[in-house]
Amino acid sequence: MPTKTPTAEFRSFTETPDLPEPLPEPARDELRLETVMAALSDPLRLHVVRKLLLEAERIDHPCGWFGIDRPKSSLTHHFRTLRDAGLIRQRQFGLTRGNQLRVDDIEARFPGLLALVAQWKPAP
Amino acid sequence: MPTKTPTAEFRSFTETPDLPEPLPEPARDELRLETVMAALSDPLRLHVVRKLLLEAERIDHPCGWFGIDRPKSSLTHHFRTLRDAGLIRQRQFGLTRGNQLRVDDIEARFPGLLALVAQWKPAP
DNA sequence: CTCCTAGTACGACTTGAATCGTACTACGGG
DNA sequence: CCCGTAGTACGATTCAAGTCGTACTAGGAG
Repeated sequence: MPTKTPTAEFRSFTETPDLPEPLPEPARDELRLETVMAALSDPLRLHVVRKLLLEAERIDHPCGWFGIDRPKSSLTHHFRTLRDAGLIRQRQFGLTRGNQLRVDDIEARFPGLLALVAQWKPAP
Repeated sequence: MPTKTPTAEFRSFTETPDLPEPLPEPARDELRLETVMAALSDPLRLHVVRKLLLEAERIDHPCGWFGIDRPKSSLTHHFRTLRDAGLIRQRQFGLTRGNQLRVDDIEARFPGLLALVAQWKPAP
């Protein structure tokens, strides 16, 4: 019997209902500083991580929530880069894909890194 | 009358004698997080910054000091990338070029970043 | 003056990243 | 059952980065 997928689009992941499995991602101890740095060297991805950090309220958010004016295929690329680097976790909620920041893993491996992202401002 | 260049190869920059001017570099308030992240996304440069941070003892060091087995033209490229990002300061001491980490500037703009570099280990 | 040395300049090559259009897929509503 | 919607897959293009060889330059030693 297949897993029953939750229907709520903005389900809090603190409630831990029958959540779908995250898409493939590196484990906490596989995170590499150089890879994380590379992922954060792009303003678009910096914006995504910062928004998740400051406004996500521990809720999964789909790609559209970030308000980025780019083709969908470009967004797919950037979100995949973030997931491959281990910065975000992605879960398939029915049609939409929920994104959350891996705050605990990042803070455990790279303490203080997220504080730098929080104080970042995009170039003028 | 041209500036008299110091002769000592490993001159401490705390002594502040008649030091040559640093090569062109971004000012402290021009440092950009995305540029710094990009500079630190390469293992070779991470090694350089980490070595300057942990072993430099506030002394300028020439490129050869880092023990990197690469062609000279490759090293020129990487050290220039670090200088353009604002991570290192380079001064011409006669023939050799002294490299120092811009600890104060980095710590002022990105507090905690150097601690992440200090705990970094190269991939196995 | 001549040689040695630390580094640059330039150019070529290769690889990977970013960007995007188009076609496609799968869930859920009516 | 059909459609709208959120996103992927694939492929083309463009551009920057890393890598390196070779030639060159400038300071200091003898």
